[in-house]
Amino acid sequence: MSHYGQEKYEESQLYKIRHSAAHIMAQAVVEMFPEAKYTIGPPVENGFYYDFDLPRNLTPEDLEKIEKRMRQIIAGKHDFIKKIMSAGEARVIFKDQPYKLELIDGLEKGGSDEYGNPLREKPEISIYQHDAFVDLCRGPHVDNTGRIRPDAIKLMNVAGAYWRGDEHNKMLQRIYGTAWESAQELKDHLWQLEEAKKRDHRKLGKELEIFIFDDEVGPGLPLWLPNGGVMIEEIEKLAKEMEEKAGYLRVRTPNLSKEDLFIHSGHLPYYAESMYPPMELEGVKYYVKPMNCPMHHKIFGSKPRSYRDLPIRLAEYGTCYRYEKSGELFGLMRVRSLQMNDAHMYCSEEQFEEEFMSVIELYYKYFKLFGIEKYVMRFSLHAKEGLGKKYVDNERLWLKTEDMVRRAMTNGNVPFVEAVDEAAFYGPKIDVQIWSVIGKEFSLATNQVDFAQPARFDLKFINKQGTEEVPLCIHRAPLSTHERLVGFLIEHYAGNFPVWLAPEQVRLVPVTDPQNDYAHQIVAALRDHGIRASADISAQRMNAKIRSAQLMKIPYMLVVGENELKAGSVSLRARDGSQQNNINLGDFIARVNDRIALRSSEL
RNA sequence: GCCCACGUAGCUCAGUUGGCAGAGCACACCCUUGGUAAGGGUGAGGUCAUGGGUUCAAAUCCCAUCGUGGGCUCCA
Repeated sequence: MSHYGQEKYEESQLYKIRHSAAHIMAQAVVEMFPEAKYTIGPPVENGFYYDFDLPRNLTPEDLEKIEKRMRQIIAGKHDFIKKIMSAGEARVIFKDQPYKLELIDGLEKGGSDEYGNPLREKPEISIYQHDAFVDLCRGPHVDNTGRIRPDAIKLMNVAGAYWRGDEHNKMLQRIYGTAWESAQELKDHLWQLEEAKKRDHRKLGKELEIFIFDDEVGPGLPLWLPNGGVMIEEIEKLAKEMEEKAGYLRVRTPNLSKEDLFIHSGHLPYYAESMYPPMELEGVKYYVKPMNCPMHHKIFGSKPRSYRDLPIRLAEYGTCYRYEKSGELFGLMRVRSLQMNDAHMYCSEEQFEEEFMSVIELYYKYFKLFGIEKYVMRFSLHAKEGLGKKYVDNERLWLKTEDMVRRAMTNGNVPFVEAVDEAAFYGPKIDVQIWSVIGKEFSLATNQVDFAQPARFDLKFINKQGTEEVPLCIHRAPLSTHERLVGFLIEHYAGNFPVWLAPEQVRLVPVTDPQNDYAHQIVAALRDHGIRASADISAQRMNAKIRSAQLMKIPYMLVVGENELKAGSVSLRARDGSQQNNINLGDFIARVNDRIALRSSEL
């Protein structure tokens, strides 16, 4: 949800409109399929959905009919009427609705609300009726269906969804809809979706020749084209600069190891399903590594460490492989081969807060560099029920490290939200959600406390008192993976990368063929100054050359014709369309190098 | 992994009730030497994702597999 501060979404008119639209949609669906079993239908960001168990699959034509019927129901101006009742009364009303009966059981026991979310207090059971449709519902709703603008709703798509979000349960059909207070808002929303599509990293990634996927190579295994290769080099350069300044040490580790390592680390039992299966040679099993940490732990443990050496920060752009389930793959955002901006920081408890905050500071530097203005730090905690299952079974250390993180964040004035039952198996973590300039949410950076693995690997250092102590470990990846970061940057910048990141920085455009040699000389001069440039000597007219450079979103075009050749100058056309004719090449080089050195977003 | 949709030239797509596989862009060659977002012509380019099936005949209908997408689940 992007509703922070101001009015709470749950109390807004928009929420009521969407919630009510969900009921109206359910009425239309139930009318169409009298044998339909309906389940739940809450408002969500930008709209609402409702899940149904239907006798057949819905088609796009069905959606049109349902939408049409919804408009009729809206026009009927039916009042929403609330009735509070006992579980027994509710059971009579919903006697043919097994999902509702299950929800009533939950409400009666007091364990969960009508959406299955855990509740502290036992809720009252209520129904809402409008027209001939009755739903088990807590509300709130608009007072009558006429409050919804018929031209401000739209059904979007049908998707599968498990009953109660549990993959062991039945797959239901979910209809997503969007609803707004006015037709203009709906229009704006649809426009924004169109804009987002134009920026989609899968589309732009292909057009700008950044990466491809190939069926024969395999799903989730991107091939980085030369342009993508440049971007990755630049990102690594950036990360290494930042990390060197911050005292990180670079290490390199192999892409596979014996099974023993991952048994030792504790990863195998938790993640065997999402690791590539082992290969066996001479009776020994080897796994391709899904993460770098165990290898880094080995490096830390390779010699005795003193408190004077701490903190030790081991960094590596390690390539990892994870067998993400087929349906989870998504462009560059979710892949099976990934290269992480990884590092493990080993420190004493006293050093923890400072180390932890240094990672947050790093985030802020990157946010500033990339112009990220909206972000939320999600502080993921363990859940007591998961101890010994999802989480390492040591409640004392969970509470202790969670408290350390909370204190560090609070002392550092870092705003955060807490998310229970979302921690890593070895400790609490901070995940950073960021929003691109067009308001699309991405989960990129992460830093995680690890109190479990150092002990498992028997890592220690000699403290001031001369006794052995187990260090804490912080896993951190401020730039996420190359895959995810590049995907984000493509959408964030819509392919209009800042000069330092642009795969090709300057395109020479000779006006006619006699200037081809001159263009090549300038390319050579630019390359001498570390600027990525090429000359377009194709048999096209100048206008077409400019067009193709614009389409590739190259920051600078240098037009050279007879005039420039005679004067020994260049004419600049920037990506934004601005022009400066007959400028000195040296001045241009100085300008470009300045932008690059500062990683400026200016042209 | 699950539900649904989709897969035609390098790219973007058309292809009627089953009847000889199409366009634009890109590419090659030729003409054009043009001053800030597409000059003109010619040509080459296809196992219609893959494998089966139905049919006189399949891009088209059916089944399976692979891949992609919208979601669900999951993300060390």
